[in-house]
Amino acid sequence: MEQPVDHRRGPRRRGEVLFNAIVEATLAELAEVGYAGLTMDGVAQRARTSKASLYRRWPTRQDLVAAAIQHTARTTEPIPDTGGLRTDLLAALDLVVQRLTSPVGEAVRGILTDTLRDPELTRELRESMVSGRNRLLTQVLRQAAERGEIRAETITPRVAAAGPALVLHHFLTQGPPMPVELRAQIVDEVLLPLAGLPRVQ
Amino acid sequence: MEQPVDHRRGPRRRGEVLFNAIVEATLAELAEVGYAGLTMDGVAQRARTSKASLYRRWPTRQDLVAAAIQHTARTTEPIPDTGGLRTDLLAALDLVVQRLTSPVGEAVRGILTDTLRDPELTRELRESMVSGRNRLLTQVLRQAAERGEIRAETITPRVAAAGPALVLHHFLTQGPPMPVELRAQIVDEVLLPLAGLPRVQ
Amino acid sequence: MEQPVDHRRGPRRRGEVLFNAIVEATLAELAEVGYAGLTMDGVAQRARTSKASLYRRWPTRQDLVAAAIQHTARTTEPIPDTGGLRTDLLAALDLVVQRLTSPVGEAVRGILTDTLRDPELTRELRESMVSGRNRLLTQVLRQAAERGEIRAETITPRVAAAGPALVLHHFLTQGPPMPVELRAQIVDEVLLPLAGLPRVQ
Amino acid sequence: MEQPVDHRRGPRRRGEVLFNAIVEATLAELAEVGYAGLTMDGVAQRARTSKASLYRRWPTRQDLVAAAIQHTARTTEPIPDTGGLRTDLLAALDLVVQRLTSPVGEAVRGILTDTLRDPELTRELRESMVSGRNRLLTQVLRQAAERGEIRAETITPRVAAAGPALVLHHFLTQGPPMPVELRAQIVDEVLLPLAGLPRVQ
DNA sequence: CCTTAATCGAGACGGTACGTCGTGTCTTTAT
DNA sequence: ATAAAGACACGACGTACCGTCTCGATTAAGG
Repeated sequence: MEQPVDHRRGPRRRGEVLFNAIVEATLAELAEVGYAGLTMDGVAQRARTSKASLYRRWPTRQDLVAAAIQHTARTTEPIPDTGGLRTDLLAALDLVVQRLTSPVGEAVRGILTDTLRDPELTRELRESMVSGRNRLLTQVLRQAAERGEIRAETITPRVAAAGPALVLHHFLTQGPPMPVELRAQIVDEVLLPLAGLPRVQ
Repeated sequence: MEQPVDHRRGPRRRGEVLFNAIVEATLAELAEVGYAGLTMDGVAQRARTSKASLYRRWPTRQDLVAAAIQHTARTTEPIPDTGGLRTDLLAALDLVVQRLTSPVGEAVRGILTDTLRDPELTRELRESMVSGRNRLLTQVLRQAAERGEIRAETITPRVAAAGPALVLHHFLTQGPPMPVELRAQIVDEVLLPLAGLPRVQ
Repeated sequence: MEQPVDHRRGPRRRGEVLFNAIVEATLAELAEVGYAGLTMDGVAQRARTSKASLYRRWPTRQDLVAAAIQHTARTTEPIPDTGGLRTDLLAALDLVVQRLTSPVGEAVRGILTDTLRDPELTRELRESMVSGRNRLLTQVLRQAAERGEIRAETITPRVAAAGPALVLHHFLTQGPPMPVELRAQIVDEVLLPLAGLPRVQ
Repeated sequence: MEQPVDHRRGPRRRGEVLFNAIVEATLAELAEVGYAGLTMDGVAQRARTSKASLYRRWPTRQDLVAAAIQHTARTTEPIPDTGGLRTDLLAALDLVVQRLTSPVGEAVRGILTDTLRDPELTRELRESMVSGRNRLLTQVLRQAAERGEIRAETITPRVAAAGPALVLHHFLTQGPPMPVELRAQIVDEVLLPLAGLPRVQ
């Protein structure tokens, strides 16, 4: 793809530059071979660095992938505000779907199981994965409450988590792609009723 | 655990006997080292058989684990029937939690990511994992409809899937153990409202 | 050099065949990159086998090289018998020089230092390196005694070792090649006088 | 051993002071882990300096060890002069043995093989290793010639080299320690006869 | 005395080899 | 024919060391 540059002599990448190069190589590997096929060797080779530089930053493969996930999580998506709760929810779920369909999604799905034995890492990842989605959904519901569409008491963490949880559940059990009508079903049969609105058929 | 019997000479197992021995060894390994730590070598050694005998039956590690999962799925749990929907739902979710906490749960969680790239295996596993739970929840809801507690129209596949999906979601993002009050929250804040019943505070 | 044959499937070498292939690859590597440049990876690659197959037989690099040395030591050279002690000694030293100049010599010189910390291996190697040469020299001297050239009492282990020791000493301190006149000097100035014969100028 | 002094800030060594610190650290490492276990990292760490400071002075590990050897070679031992050739020779060989038993000996034995591919370094080392010993033996023999014990014609470079060569040969093939009776055998069976004296039994 | 250049210390970097482990295939021997 | 055992070829693991580099700190020397 690129000409082989020997970074041993000459401009040697360090610090943040190298960090970013590795993270991007990780995402590229995830897209190409998936989470299960990801190897430290492969990432190092693609990033034109050494395994030592990887292990100096991340003790395990999971930590590396977690860093890649968090790296992409920085770019905060704008909260959907279409003027109606239903379309807002559809747009919000679409953001979740898009994220799960990207290389990051591959990583998210892959790491969910590997890390369960490491509570520390689990908690760390939850922050960048779950809470972001929860904030998204909660905000959408609050906008609807301010508009008078729903009552504020219906907004609970459990309700906010339901939408993304169902989307993730579909991805884990059925895999991509996610049919569009399914997204509508989740909104109409679950989320809107939970918000206290009459069901749409 | 058992006395070491050299199956090279003497009573050599084959057919179903050997099949079961391997499956049970797989479950034992899952309980001991988890899905990530499971190896074909380890299973073969624990089952006192050879890797060839494993690969003759299951081409991949995932197939082996899938077989172990399906093996335990045979024992059909009785549908909870306590006389009320709320307690039925709590009991049903408890069954799901129990399953996820067992060695099988370790396998289920582990295999979810590995298999996404193999649609064939994904579909196969879905049958033994998801549909079982869906049938459980759907049955509980039907009992309530027959009792007149809820209206039959509220029962949709999406609603039936919501409970187990939220439980699984918690396991994947928070890990065990599952607090009991969380189960109650799922029932009271999500499932009962979805069934058309007023929320319990 | 040769077409890459994937030995994973197809005729897979085992036992003695594989053993010999590895030993010969080791000698080839010694000839090409020397003892210091010898790597297990390199040998495995040249022999088209795996590192595991190497380590299964020889726990250390030294053991592998030792095996290569001993493998070539099997071919017993005939004892020189030219009819005169002086020419016999010259021929005997020539054999020593030839051995030290060959790939085996590279190995012998290289392993001498690495193994000193392992008394077990040291003793083992001594047998195939030193004793062979001692036997050679002792035999040559005995032939001379039988011919009446020298007295039998002059033959001691110390005297028999002197010749090869001086040759090795030159190799270690000066390196190859070994000038022919030097061999003559060793014979005329050291070995013959030690055997009780008048010095030749 | 010593209190950890951070030389980054505070009294920073350079020039000869640093040179000596590194050489001494090299000798200490040789004594502790041997030549094979010697690493540039280890020496730098022990000397509390950086690898760059090492490589600025010595391009290779061999050069570093060679410098350490030569550093200790400065202290010229007095030539033995006991009044008799035999005791002088025993004392001279004892000096050789002592040198080979010290950390320097470990270095000498180790470097003999590594450097054979670098003729330049080989020649350089020969000066500090071999010629010193040769001068020692030659001087002892000359003293005996002046005393009338032996004839001057028997003194040749080859004869002078024989003693140390046999001692080194034993160290390389048998390893330490060197039995005292062996030293006597070398003197009585080899060196004295070579000097033209009757053999001692 | 102050600047300036050289040197030092620490350690990151790209790379290679280490010795181990697991994979999936195969050969061998025994039932 | 199939079972048990394990050798085999391969590749990834995580570590150690190599020799090079960057960086800031600290000296010594000259103006």
